Amino acid sequence: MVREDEFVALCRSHGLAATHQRRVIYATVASLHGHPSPELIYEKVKKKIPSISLATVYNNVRTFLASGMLREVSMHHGSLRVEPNNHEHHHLVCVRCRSITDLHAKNLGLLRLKTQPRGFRVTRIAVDVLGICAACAAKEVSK
Amino acid sequence: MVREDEFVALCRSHGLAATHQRRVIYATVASLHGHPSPELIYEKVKKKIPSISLATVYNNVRTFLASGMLREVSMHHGSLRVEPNNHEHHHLVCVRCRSITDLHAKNLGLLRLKTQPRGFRVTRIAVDVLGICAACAAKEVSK
DNA sequence: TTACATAATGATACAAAATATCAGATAATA
DNA sequence: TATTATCTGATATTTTGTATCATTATGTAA
Repeated sequence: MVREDEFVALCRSHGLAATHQRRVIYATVASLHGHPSPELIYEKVKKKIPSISLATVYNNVRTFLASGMLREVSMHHGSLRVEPNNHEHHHLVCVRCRSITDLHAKNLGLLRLKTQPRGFRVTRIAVDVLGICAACAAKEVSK
Repeated sequence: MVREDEFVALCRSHGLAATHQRRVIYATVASLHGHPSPELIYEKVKKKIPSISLATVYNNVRTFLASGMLREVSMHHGSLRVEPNNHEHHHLVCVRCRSITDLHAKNLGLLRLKTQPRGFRVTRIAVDVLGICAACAAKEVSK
């Protein structure tokens, strides 16, 4: 379990109120050692706080993502996005507006696994270069 | 526009019936030169085939993904997945069951951009190693 | 080319995932 | 402690995606 005083300091440093719900949600994600969805987090947290609302879990997961206390496993574009299966390339993804731009594979240094993961047959390596796009950077300056 | 005979051959090689709807959907994705969602594809296709159903677009996008004629921009886990923002690591993602496993960063060769993308402030590089996990490979053999 | 079996389409209902709203409760701070 | 700002939880709504199934179109073989 996350220590009370540590959690208060963590929230403080991110400008967040240190509520009981937040502590339990955060501790639950930490304890799961996996890649839980908000629904799963909700199920687990409900055992500690039966009255908690799914909306609160969603709110706080979003808050934690925004503050960097949690991060997304892979960038989630809201809805499915597809592309022609043509040339090998990767993507620049803006963490603010979620816009996606192609990045030619040759712009990335040699990409290979040092050791093959046991029992996993690799078919492709997809790289997301995350950051802030020019448009979002411009908005930030103007604030 | 994708040529009729080419498209027929492409479908044939994937064991798919070459319907008019499929041709228009496929051509639309190719013409967009981006990373469209099924909703956007639907909007565009509807201009050519006003009677088309959203379900048909979804069906065929899924069919094209399964056959490899299209691919997903980034693996989509159905719902948002989060993790503690702790140590640097990447992910093994099974393209069949969508399970996610951590992959220590040191198992991946040096990862860097040869040229910084103009106007894009990079904050992190996330790598998804895509493939078939052991459980799914086992299922496949037993078929 | 026609006939037939198979597969795809489109309308619709449904389910899942996520967001918005807002009154009341709780936490931060002075 | 009192006051203000923020958060919570209930609920409604939106968005995204899937299931069902009668009708229609496609592929194949005679």
